[in-house]
Amino acid sequence: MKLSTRGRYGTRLMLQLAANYGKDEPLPLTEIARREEISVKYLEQLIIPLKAAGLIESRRGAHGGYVLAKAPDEITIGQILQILEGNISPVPCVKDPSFCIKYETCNTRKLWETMDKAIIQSVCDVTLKDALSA
Amino acid sequence: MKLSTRGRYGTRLMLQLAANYGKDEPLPLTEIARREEISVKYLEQLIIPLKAAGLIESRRGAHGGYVLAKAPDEITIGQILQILEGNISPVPCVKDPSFCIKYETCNTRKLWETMDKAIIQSVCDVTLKDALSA
DNA sequence: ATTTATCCTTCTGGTTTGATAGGAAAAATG
DNA sequence: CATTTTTCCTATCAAACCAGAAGGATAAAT
Repeated sequence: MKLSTRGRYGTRLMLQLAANYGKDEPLPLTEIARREEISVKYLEQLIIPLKAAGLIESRRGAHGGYVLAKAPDEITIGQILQILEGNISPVPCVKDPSFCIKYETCNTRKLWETMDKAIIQSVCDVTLKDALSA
Repeated sequence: MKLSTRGRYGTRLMLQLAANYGKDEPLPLTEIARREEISVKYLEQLIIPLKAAGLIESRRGAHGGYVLAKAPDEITIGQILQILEGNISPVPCVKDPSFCIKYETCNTRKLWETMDKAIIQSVCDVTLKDALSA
């Protein structure tokens, strides 16, 4: 039941971009890597899906870097985790009934659905802006 | 962010024992394995820590099996998961500050603590009795 | 004695995780 | 135009974890 480094580092990355939001200069990965003590090479991998999902925009070349594509209060931690971790449901069957042949009769499914909702709510209720000011 | 089969199968196992609670005969693993379509050999492994934690009692030999050591309303899903999955916190630092050198300054820790509380509450509020009648 | 169970330890193939490596393409600067 | 800075893209790899099988020892009932 652990979040991987993808979700954790990715959230830190996004918080750095949120803190830089509204400034003229985009924030390069070298700077984020320095502040967060994570290798540039690894951050490069994490930022690809975030950009593909439209949360981030990039500018190449010298003085390039990344900026948020939306305001910090329009991006939730849940979105970030979904992109980097995939489905964060504690059990696959909650989102994919075909995962388990006992789907109909399983006496634990309601349990996992309750758990799933609690998790989703705890991360989708929080935006980058909320997290910054906390 | 997935529960492993240990937690999922273990919960199903415990629900079978809960359904059998109060009856004269203990429930053997062969029967649980048949009902849940899980191998006896794997269930044997899962039941060891549950017994060690005092949630289950056993009777060896023919007509042996397992019974809950407490009433179904005295055992929570959270306890079961804790025993079988270990610490279910989404990130290690929530329970172990020494995990991360940036513990003090990390801007995401409060986030994970909120998430952790939501998860714990969602499983510790539910007893085996609750789950049975749901 | 035989059968039905729990109990105990070990092993292993497969997948996922957490990176590192090497270089190509693009934009700014001098 | 050459250099530097930066994003972009693909591949590779060791270590850890997961899911389960295997093989047998011990105990109790019949």
